[in-house]
Amino acid sequence: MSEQVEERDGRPASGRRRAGRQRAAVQELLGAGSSFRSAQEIYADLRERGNPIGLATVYRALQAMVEDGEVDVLRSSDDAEAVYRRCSRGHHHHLVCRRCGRTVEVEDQAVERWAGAVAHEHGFTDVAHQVEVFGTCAQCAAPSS
Amino acid sequence: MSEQVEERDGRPASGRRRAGRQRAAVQELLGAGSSFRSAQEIYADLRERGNPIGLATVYRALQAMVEDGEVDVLRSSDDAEAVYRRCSRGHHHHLVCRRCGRTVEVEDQAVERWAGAVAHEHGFTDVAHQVEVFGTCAQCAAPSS
DNA sequence: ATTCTTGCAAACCCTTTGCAAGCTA
DNA sequence: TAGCTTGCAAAGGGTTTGCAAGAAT
Repeated sequence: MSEQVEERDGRPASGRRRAGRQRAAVQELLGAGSSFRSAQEIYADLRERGNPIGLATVYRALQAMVEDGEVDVLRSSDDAEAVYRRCSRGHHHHLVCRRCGRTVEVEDQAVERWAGAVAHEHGFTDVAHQVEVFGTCAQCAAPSS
Repeated sequence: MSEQVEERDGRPASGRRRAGRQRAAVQELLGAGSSFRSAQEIYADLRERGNPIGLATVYRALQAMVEDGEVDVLRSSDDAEAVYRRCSRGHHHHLVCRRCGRTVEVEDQAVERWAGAVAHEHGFTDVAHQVEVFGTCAQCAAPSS
């Protein structure tokens, strides 16, 4: 369980994998909204829309997309399932509405510096960090929805 | 993890639940180090030390401790199992060594302000955030030793 | 035809729960 | 004895994998 990360071959961003109609469906569905979606939800969603996809395919598509950096994975602490969201490449953080799930990508050097400073202060190097900000968006906070 | 701490104690930390020798064992083991431990690891650890605890008991103990706010749970994105760590109450973040797992609790108003500002900027209210900083600690980074 | 993708179902893993037995007060 | 804790085994739920069938090149 405490094993170190296995080295995996660098994967050419895209063009290596044949697109596949079903994977495309997953991509499209994720691209549609900007909020979280669990694999199970995506599976159900696609089926309802008349696209009889297999659950395994959904997982495989998501897995591939994560590897390619197309989507982010997040595991809530209280929920058993992982949620995925479309996501631009590069380093950034998210501001998500805890009510409707809408997500805003945030990019700010301030946090980066902060993380670096804190780490350095304690003698840590090779710093990385993970930040998620939650809140209630203006729309959801509106008294009369 | 998020800062929306369930205020107020109200919980006679030790008057409600009868301690139980096994739960005590889990508490002690978690208290020993300041790094992550998965339930499975704790289970294996205790057994190796000659304490034939049951897996279910480990989970129940951890569950109770989480409820009492004695420990934090964290689910890594790439790992299937949740990890637990002893943790002081109140809002703070962690700086953890990706090599040895050592954890330093960090408390800094800067991030809090940053999170608030970013959220406000986008019309979000009732803000909470979750931050984890990873790095390699000085000891682990040392060339020889 | 070859290679990659898809689906189904079984396999896996972590976690939770039912229930009988063991302690503690 | 009453009430809580512990263990084992079985159940649950999400995710992954084996393998045969279906597309695309």
